[in-house]
Amino acid sequence: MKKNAPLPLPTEAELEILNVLWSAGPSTVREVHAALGRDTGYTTVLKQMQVMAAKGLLTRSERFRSHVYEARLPKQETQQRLAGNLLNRAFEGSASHLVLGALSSKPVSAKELAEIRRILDDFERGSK
Amino acid sequence: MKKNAPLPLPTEAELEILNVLWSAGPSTVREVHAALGRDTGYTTVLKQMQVMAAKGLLTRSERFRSHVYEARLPKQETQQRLAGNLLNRAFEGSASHLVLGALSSKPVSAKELAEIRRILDDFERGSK
DNA sequence: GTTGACATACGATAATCGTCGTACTACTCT
DNA sequence: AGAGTAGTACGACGATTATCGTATGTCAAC
Repeated sequence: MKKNAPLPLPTEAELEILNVLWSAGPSTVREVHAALGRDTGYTTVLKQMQVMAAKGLLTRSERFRSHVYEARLPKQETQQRLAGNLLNRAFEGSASHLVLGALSSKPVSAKELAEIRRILDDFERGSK
Repeated sequence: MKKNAPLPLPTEAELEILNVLWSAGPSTVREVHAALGRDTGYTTVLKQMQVMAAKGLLTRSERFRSHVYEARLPKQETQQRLAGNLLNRAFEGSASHLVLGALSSKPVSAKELAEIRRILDDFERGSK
């Protein structure tokens, strides 16, 4: 069952589930279903999480009478993969273009801008 | 036929086609098919471009015996929409996290970092 | 031990995506 | 006129996504 395929990137709906798990930690389907405001049925979320576990996006463990799911990759790593993917697909690998796109897409606070500068400092120092 | 739905974001394969059109300008299917190194059939690309035209991603005009397609939205605007989408879906709207993800996803040259600083300067000046 | 309540498992569906094969149309050359 | 040649149109298929309905299992308590 487990093709040794590279972990796929999460889809839209899968990402919502991951966000819940990253913020709440290991959870049952019921908990995730409740946390998503989404008005989709319980079994829908169950099925999605089963599929995600099959894909390797989630790990599953028994507890009590139910299963507890957990994100397989940490949030940051997944974000990195998603950003890198978009970078290649839509920005020809140019980080500066991506940054321009992101900043143009909506107003960004001065605090955010300062934070970005701090990140740049870190990278310049680190890459030296 | 033309639901007044908001323009959808391009999929992976659609983005490849858009990239060709952005760089080469209005083109025929044959030209796009040639420009994509991809070893998919001619009719595959044709069909994709027909679908994209139906979605509103491309515009089409007759010329000679064939059709000439053109990207409906400029590259920058599409990039902005894609970046904004990822920002919301995966980074809770935090531009700085997206930047961190992008920079971590692969090595970035000093020139790129400087370029990003320049962009930040522009935004700070502009938003003041 | 039968009845809920709650959990998972198992299909089934409709939509979308990427991919073609095949059919049709029209111009061009002999 | 007939045969290529180059183009589009149409419909199909397999895979994946998002969504459920229904079946099945199990514990808990009357």
